[in-house]
Amino acid sequence: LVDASPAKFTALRREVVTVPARRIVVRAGETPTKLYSLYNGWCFRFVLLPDGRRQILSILLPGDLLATQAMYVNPLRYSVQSLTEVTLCVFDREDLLTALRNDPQMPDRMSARFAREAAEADERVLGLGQLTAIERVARLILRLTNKLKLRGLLRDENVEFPLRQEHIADALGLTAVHVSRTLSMLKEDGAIVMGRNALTITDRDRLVELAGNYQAAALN
Amino acid sequence: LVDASPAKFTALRREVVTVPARRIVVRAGETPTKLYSLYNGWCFRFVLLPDGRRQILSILLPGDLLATQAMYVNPLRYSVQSLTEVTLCVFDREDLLTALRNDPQMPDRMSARFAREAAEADERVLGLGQLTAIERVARLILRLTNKLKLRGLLRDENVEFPLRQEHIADALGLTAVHVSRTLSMLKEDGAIVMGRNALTITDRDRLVELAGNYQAAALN
DNA sequence: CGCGCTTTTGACCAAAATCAAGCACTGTGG
DNA sequence: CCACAGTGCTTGATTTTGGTCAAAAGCGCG
Repeated sequence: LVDASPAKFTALRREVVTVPARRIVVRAGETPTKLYSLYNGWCFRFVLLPDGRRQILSILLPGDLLATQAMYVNPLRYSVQSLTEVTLCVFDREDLLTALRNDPQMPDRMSARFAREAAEADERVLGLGQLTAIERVARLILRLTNKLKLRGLLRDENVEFPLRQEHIADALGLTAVHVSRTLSMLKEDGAIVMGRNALTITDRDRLVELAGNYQAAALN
Repeated sequence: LVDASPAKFTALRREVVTVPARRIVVRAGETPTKLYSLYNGWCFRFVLLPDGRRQILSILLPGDLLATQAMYVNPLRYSVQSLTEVTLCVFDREDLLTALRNDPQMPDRMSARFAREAAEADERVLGLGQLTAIERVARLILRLTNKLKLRGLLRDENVEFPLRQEHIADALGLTAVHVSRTLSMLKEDGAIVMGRNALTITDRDRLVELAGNYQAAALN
């Protein structure tokens, strides 16, 4: 949204805020009057089951809207938490809805954004329903790096990577232990190298192969 | 869409067609110029992996649009197949887009529809990522019957149910064999009774309990 | 140095997949 | 009216993938 029409949105922007890592930015059950776009840093969107199980619905990267759903579905059905320190652009929900009604270009843009999000959700359903652990992990890495590349946030094959293995596990429907084993395989295969908060893809072709040769279409 | 503003859409409707069971209605990779809404019968939306694995992304019931994505994402990334004989209302993609631009109420409506679909996709991700086989099957049954009830297509607890166990399996990321065993448990528990093309919920509370007491919010 | 947090590793377990056989229903043709 | 073909369902034996539990090892940081 921000990148789609910077000028218009800058005009609507109310403020820019900074939030530390590991904070809940938006909480499920609320009916927020503010909307946020992620300007800098990483977040994730998740739901909790009553028994404590957590499903991460998506990883949010700079340029993403934090809670698109808040525009139309209330109360909000998921929470959003920061992974790193993040900077957010704050918008007023009513301002955005008004702009949506008055600007003839907005409906298409908004619908296109929703359609893209739905397509991404379909991708995730496919992954969780049909893919093995290695395929899921390999694809997650490919998806994230592809997206960063498209947004010009990736110089070489080396990324800042703030996800803990527990996040990967909760995003992919696996356990942290099994993610550890799976990542070890990717490392032994020479496909990736991981540092504390960094990831390097050393053999992209191999990674694509391990992802089942199913490259998610770019969509962006 | 159809039910949301019948009059407007009836005006846009180009024709009504009937398609037999087990036909592919829309094929992934195409860029359809027609859009369909499901007037009668059941369909499902799915993707195939190169190696033959199939993920059913959603089950479509009367009132659903067949391929919302076709409005904005091209080429289409999933296929749609009929489960029963279906009757479809046919719309011209350009007509709809024009209506969307000219009718001030349409953008909100369309965005709301997308948002709802995205929320449903999130539900599916949650289910595939965190739930056990019994929970998934129980929830699928609850979701479908709830939706039918909301649309006034369900008299008692007895539904026409055209899904084969293989469909359930491919929708839930299980195998048909395991779905068979899981359904047997539900039957032995006295929660449901299944006939050839019919399903009866005999103990809804028990079913909700088996679904992990996590009732998907209605969303409709 | 030592305290948290995260990752790794190992031994063991469980849920679901796989393989394979047999059964039941339905619809068709003799 | 019955044989039988096709499709889908059930069941059992076995294997696999990933989960669980628990301990130990790394690592960043005060």
